[in-house]
Amino acid sequence: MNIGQAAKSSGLSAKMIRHYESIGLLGPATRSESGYRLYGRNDLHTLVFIRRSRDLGFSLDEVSRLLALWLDRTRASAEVKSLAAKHIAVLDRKIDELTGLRETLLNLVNHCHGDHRPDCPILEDLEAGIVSPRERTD
Amino acid sequence: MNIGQAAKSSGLSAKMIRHYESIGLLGPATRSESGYRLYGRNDLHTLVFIRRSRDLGFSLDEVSRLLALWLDRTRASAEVKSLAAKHIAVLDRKIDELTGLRETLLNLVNHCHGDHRPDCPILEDLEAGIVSPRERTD
DNA sequence: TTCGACCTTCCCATCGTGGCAAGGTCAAGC
DNA sequence: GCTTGACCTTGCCACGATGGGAAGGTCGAA
Repeated sequence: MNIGQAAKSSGLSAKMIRHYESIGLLGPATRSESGYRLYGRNDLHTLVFIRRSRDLGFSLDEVSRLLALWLDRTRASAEVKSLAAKHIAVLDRKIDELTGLRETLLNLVNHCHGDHRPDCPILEDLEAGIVSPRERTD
Repeated sequence: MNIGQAAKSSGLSAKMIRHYESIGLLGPATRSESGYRLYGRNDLHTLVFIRRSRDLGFSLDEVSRLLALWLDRTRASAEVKSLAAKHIAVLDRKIDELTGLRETLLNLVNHCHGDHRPDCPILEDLEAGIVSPRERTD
C-alpha cells in the first residue's frame, strides 16, 4: 500500500512517516518503480507500534529503543520494564510540577475578587516575583 | 544597569531578555552611547513580573496580556482572574492527560515480569496499538 | 487527454530556550 | 600607553515533534 493508506491504517500522518524514515527510526521504505513508498503488513505493524508508543508519551528516542527491543527476540523483559519505569518517573515529575503550579494559581484565583475593580492579588503575586512557587500556598 | 546585571537580578537570561524585546513583549531598551542596553528600576520590575509569570506556566502570549493588564490602571480584576482561570483549565487538562498515561503504563509495568525472558506485556500492548479515548490526546 | 487525488522532495513555522561565532566596549593592571 | 578578560552587540543554528505549503511527478478513471 502507499503512504496515504499506511497513514490512515496506522493513525500516523504521512508527513510523520516520512519524517521517521528520514531520522532513521524507520528503515528506508520499499519504493515502486515511480518512487512511491510501499508498505506491507510488517511495515504497518511497525507503524502501529510507533503510534501506540507515541500515544503513551514515549519520546522518539525511547520509541527507537522500544522498537529495537521489540525486534530482538533475545531481549530481557527487564529492559523494557526499566525503560517504561523511567518514563513513568518522568511523567510523575511533570505531574507534580503542573500540580504545584495549579495549586498556586488556584490559590491566587480564589483570592481575587474578579470584579470591575483593578485590585488583584494575582498581579500582586506576579509583581513580587516570589522565588519558590511551591511554598506560596498561604 | 547592563543586561547582565538585569538578567541576574530578574532571574531571566540575557538571551531571553533580548528575545523578549525582539518579539515585542518588551519595548526597546534605552541604550548607552555605545549601544549597550540599559535597565532601570521599572524595567527590572517588569522583568521580574515576566519571570514569575513564566514560572507559573503562562505562555509568552499570556504573559503579554498579563503585562498589559498590569500596566492598565483601569483594568477589571475579573479579566486577570479569567485569564488565570483559563490557564488553570489548561493545566488541569494536561495533568489529566499525563495521569492517564501514567496509569496505563503503571498497569503494564506491574504486569511485566521484568526478568531475563523476552515475554513482555508492555511490548504486547504497544504492538496491538490499542486506542482508548483516554489516551488519544493529540 | 484531462482532471483530481495522490505521491515526491524541500523549505519554513511553531515554542522557548541554549549555544556559538565574530566583533565592539569597558575597566583594571602592567 | 597596551593587554587582558569580562562584558556587550547582532546573527544564525539547534533542539522535539509536528504542520503547512510550494513545485513538480504519477496514477487511474472519465
